Amino acid sequence: MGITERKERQKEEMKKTIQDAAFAMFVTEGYAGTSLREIAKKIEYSPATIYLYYKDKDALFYDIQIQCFKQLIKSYSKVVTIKDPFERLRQMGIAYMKHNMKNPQCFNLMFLHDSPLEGLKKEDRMDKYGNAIGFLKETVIECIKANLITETNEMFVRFQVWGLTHGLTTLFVQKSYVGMGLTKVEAEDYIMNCWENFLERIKA
Amino acid sequence: MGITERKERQKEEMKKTIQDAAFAMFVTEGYAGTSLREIAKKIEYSPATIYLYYKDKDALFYDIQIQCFKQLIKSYSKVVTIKDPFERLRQMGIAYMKHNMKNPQCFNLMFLHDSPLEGLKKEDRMDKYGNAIGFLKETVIECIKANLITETNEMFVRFQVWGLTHGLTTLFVQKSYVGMGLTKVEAEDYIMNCWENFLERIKA
DNA sequence: CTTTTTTAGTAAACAGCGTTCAGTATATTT
DNA sequence: AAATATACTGAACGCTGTTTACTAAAAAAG
Repeated sequence: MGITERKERQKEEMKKTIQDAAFAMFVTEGYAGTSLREIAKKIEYSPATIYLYYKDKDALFYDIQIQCFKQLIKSYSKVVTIKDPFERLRQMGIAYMKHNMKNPQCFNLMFLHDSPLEGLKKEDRMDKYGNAIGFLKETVIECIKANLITETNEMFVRFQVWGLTHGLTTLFVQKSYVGMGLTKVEAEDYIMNCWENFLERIKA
Repeated sequence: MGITERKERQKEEMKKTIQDAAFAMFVTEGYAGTSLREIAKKIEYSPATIYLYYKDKDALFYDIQIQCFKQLIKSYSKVVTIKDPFERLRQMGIAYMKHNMKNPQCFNLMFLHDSPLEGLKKEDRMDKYGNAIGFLKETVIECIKANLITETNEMFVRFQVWGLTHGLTTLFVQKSYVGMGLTKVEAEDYIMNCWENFLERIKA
């Protein structure tokens, strides 16, 4: 049936239209600063129309969050092919931090927002759309098996890697470096060096 | 004048009443989930009354945030007296993480919320009400001068200390450990060990 | 080709929100 | 006792997310 196919395509397009408008608005204005009425006005539809495609505002926001996660995970894609697990670990950290520092608004949307996240935890989402967590685990295990790092507790390394990269990114995104009297460029430099330094110290 | 004094006292009490109700509500329901009308109902006053004490909702929220910062800084108070700078650094990290893990809602209020923070940055606030940032800086410098740590770049250590402790706390508060198949207690244990391990590695 | 049914979209309303302001009753000062 | 200052409020304004009854158009059926 060609008609039903076309209808489905149109429905997809409409959803995409809403997504694009919502993404732009959420990213620049935040969750609270974005109203469905404004989104509707932007795409020249009635506010009620959005409810034909999304259950409520949170469902729409949730969808945009997933877009952000997908973008982040895409930055990982270049890294997964690296053979040497230690180098792969290094590049994972770089990819994570660089991407988030280049897209601070997305970072805020993904992690710094306390919207009522129905059911799924944020990290589960990240895993669902790219298995990023499992990927980190495997990489760390490979590093340990190949005797590339001194620490042998996998979970332990993972906590440190995740905590440090996420924490450093948070400090950058929240512009904490300003209080330290640093410029944006200097801060980014320090942060990347912190990561390198950490790696040097766990290196076998 | 005894009357004006009493009036001031009453004004303070009223403000305290609003603060207490607001604190309870913000902490449990978050920023968006808290309405001035509900706060007003709770303290049995008209919503308009709140505006006699606070410019707007953000000003009230800002005040509650400061309360949270003060509480956090209070946890530091026991630590400042420690003579050995390295041990002080250790206890600072422990104090920071333990306090925030015990008060996850406050942590969310302080750091995980993107309210329009007028003017002051959050870290400036933390510094304003206890000079916590300057305190960290001094401690690190002391460690370096006394040759207690291997790294000699102060800013560098500060980034790592701050990034790691803040990042680890974030992971805990956002319950990321669940996706790792860990219990709350296990996660807390891992996190504290991460911190100890980090210290061991920078130790001279 | 006409009639019926499904679909996509909307206008209007509801309840709740932050916020403002004219008005009131009480307390203080004159 | 009268005038003034204070503390508070009821009602309104414009905004929000969301629901519902309705409409016009498209598709299916006769």
